[in-house]
Amino acid sequence: MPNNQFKKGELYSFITGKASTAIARRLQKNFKQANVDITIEQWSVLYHLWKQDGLSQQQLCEATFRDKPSITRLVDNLEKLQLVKRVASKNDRRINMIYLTKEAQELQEQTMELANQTLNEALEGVTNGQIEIAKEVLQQVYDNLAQGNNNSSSSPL
Amino acid sequence: MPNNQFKKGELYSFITGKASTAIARRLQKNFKQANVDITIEQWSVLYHLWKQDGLSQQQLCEATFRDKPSITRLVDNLEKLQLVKRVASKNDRRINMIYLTKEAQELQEQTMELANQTLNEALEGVTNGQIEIAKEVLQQVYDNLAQGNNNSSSSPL
DNA sequence: GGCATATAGTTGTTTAAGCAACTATATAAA
DNA sequence: TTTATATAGTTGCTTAAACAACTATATGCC
Repeated sequence: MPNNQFKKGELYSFITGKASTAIARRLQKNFKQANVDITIEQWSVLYHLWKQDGLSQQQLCEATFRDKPSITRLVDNLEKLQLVKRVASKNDRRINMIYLTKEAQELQEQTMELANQTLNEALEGVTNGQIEIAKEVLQQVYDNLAQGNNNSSSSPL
Repeated sequence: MPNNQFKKGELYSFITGKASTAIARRLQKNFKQANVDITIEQWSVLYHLWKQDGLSQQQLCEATFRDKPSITRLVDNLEKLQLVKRVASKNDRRINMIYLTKEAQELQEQTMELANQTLNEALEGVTNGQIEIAKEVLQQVYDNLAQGNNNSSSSPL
């Protein structure tokens, strides 16, 4: 038990996530200024498809730490915007493979640039060493809590 | 410019806020198990009223980093649950002062205990030194981005 | 083959975020 | 006092999160 004596009230920001909210808002604002008309949540799905196109909705759930209904509706909205298309898997007809459209592929460079710019604004005055430690802490928190957290109504445990 | 050469892609979690999402989900789960039937967002409003009762909605906006419509609706829902009441200010009739009810006062001890327990689960294996640095980073990020971010449609800058 | 169970995805409902537009009150300027 | 402006809060609308309940397909076992 290395740390059950920290000042608990001060850690409130870990729960409210003010910093990540602020980053998300700023990124949304930067998208808007650049006339990129997608939400941060939609962008986060595209982000994983840019890394690897043709993921199933289930894989997108795991990648984006969202549950299945959330991904269903994000994919619904991305389809309406003609940024992705669902393709039923030949091998397993339960599975929808999600593919980027040409329009979505063209968004990658611009929006990644905006994301990097946003992170630079956010991390102004923070050293690389501090960033490394913050990342480790956030990863540890995530690992500590990420058991059976995804996928509403599926995992029985 | 101390840090424009970090590995940008890896910082994705700063935007998505996986860790704070995970903490919020776990706290909600812990509330549910203890039969505490409020949302984390409602709790975050009560949290500030426990520190100081009788805040205006505007003060709650600033304290919780939410915009005015969000606080209007959270207070609406807290009023429906009979946890707070709106009292018009005598000096300035534009202002609603928000006061805790007896029921809400009785929730403080139990839910703060659940919040501390949740933070202990989340921070298992993280040292106090690491926590301090992570807090500094998150605070700096917040400070870097928190200009005119609150209060939709009011602040012109 | 037939049945139980697991997996992939969808739909319904409630709560909340974010933004624009709005009302009402207060303050400052003329 | 009238007018302009700022502040406090509300309402409408769209998007999304969380959870439960559901459908459809696949897999394993008999």
